[in-house]
Amino acid sequence: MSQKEITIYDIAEKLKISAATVSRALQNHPAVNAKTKKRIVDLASELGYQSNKFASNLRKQKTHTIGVIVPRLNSAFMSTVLSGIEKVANNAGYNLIISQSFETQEKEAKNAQTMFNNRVDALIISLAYDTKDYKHLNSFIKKNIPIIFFDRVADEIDATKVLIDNFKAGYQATEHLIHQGCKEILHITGNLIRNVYNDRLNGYKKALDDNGIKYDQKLVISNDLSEKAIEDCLKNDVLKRQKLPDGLFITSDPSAAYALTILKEAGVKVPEDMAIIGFNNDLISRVCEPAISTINYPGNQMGETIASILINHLNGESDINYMNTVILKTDLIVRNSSLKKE
Amino acid sequence: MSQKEITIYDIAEKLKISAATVSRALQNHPAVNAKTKKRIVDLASELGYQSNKFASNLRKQKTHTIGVIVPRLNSAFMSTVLSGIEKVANNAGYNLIISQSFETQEKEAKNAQTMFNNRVDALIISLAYDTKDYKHLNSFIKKNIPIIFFDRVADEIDATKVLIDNFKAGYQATEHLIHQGCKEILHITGNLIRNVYNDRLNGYKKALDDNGIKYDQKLVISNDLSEKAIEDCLKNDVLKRQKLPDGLFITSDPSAAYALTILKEAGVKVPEDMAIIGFNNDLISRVCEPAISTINYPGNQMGETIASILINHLNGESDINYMNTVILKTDLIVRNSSLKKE
DNA sequence: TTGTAGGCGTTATCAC
DNA sequence: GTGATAACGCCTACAA
Repeated sequence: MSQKEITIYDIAEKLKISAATVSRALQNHPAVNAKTKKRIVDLASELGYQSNKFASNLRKQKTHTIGVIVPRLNSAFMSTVLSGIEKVANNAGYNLIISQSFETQEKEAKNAQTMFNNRVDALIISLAYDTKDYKHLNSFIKKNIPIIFFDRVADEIDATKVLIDNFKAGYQATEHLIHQGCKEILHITGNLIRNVYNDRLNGYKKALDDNGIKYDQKLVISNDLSEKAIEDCLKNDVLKRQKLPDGLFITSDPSAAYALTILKEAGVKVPEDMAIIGFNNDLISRVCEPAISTINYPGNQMGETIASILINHLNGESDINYMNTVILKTDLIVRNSSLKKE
Repeated sequence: MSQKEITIYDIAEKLKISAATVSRALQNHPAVNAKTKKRIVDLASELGYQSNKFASNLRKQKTHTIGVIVPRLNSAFMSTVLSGIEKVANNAGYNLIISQSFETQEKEAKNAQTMFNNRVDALIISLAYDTKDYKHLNSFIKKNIPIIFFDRVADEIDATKVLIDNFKAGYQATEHLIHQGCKEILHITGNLIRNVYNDRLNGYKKALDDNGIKYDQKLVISNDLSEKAIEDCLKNDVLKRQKLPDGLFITSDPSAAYALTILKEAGVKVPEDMAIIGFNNDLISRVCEPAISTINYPGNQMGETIASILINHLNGESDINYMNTVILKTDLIVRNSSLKKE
């Protein structure tokens, strides 16, 4: 099958020196004669020598690998975050092992286990919809392997978290609709176990309250935000109601865009009949007609922030334990889907 | 810092047996007494034993890790493919190391090097825009490590490729516009070094030719398909031309959607003044107004196919060398952006 | 069924 | 500045 590997011993032998010296030369260890070093490096590249990370990791007890567990890979937001993480991590010489929980705790736990067995130097995680306890992270905590949560975080665990102020964002979005004259604002959101959705809901409630609008439970719909779920709740519920809500705050842009097409199909005028605001500021929200108002959520920057913090910590340049929570800035972006007034 | 690891030796010692037996028990080796095995497994989980993959990999010369290099993580298409790959690979017990080339050969080569040093069992790659030679893949080829190309493939290398029939798709898209009455079809596409764009262009040319339309080089624009590039070529070139093209075939849906908004802003009526067809069938093409016609390109299925082929090969259940090219099916999806006739 | 022993490729610690 | 040597944790002939 595969050819035999070239090792430092092969190089040592050909050069009649010891493997130790070869190893040192290849790592730029200062205590090695410049000439011997050159001979070693030259021969190594001539032979196509490739250091074996496993042996090295085994010996050094460090892997230069970071594990990442996300609910799903295929969302615009997630891939932007990952892109940011990868960029910074890669530049710092770290590898990324990425896996998906598919929104279940079971898979999340299994993946965490694998990451652990692979001795990742750190774990970056955004929780699945249905993760309720955190046993699967215990091995990391015990061994003092840093964990960073992002977006969907666990308040119960004392680890660094990178996220946005979901309460404030929810408040802003709702307040904006109210300022535009909405009195009955439908809120379609994800699983309320997760901080992101729960905090946004609380922001929504507070905004209503501050503006003298009574909270109505019927106006809050929680589902998995899939196209199917959106279609289902609109067609089989909302659109059949006697009185249509005059505003919609829906916590993801793809969902908002999809809802918009369904509403338009059903003859609902946006924003006149119903004003809409989404979440994330994906490209999709800009190209709809009308363009959808949203909350700008800087995924790329979030990814880069996560990776920077982590790598500074791993390199011993800062201690992650002093940085418990990083809140990134969000902005309200107003477009035509919510503009009832001038 | 970190606690000391629990190894098979710790377990062996406590149980007064040999590490070899522990090792065997933990791998479900048949030749081990059921009772001893139970004692071992129980103690292992009690102690929170975690096998050290490095030692194991080093010993077994197999990593159960697959390297993936993609141009960029943050596109709907790419994340769908990755999601498919991850799903299948993970279920088969393989890890994924993922990195981005950011469309440069330099970074691609560097990442390939890292993957190699990490002794990935296989490499999955979609080429960067500007990759012109394949030296950086030589070490894989020499060592007989399987490489699978997808989407943006290298014809020059004898490796398995998973892709669509870009020529046919380009032909179909163009033909459709012609059937709708377009006579001057603008084609905005990516770097023509890459098969995906070059093949689509050839399909475009052939469709023109078959329908008696003369190929006009001014109607083909090749850039990096970024928002900036799209905006630039439309505003500073196309929209300033004396005669506007009456059709647009643009090889990605996000670009198509973005182009649509720019054209609408400029007062161009779609499809009346200009019919548009995109590529990929991302959600974004459905939510625009008018909805954008496109070529359905099954990313998820592509990812799953890639991973299945690879894993069957790695498990020795089939030989990848007999499967040189896999072509996935695409479909023309007609929506309002290109419907000039009923 | 279990134990012994050697080695996977690298690096760190001593000596010299 | 260089070399010997002993780990790192696991796996697998081979022997018992």
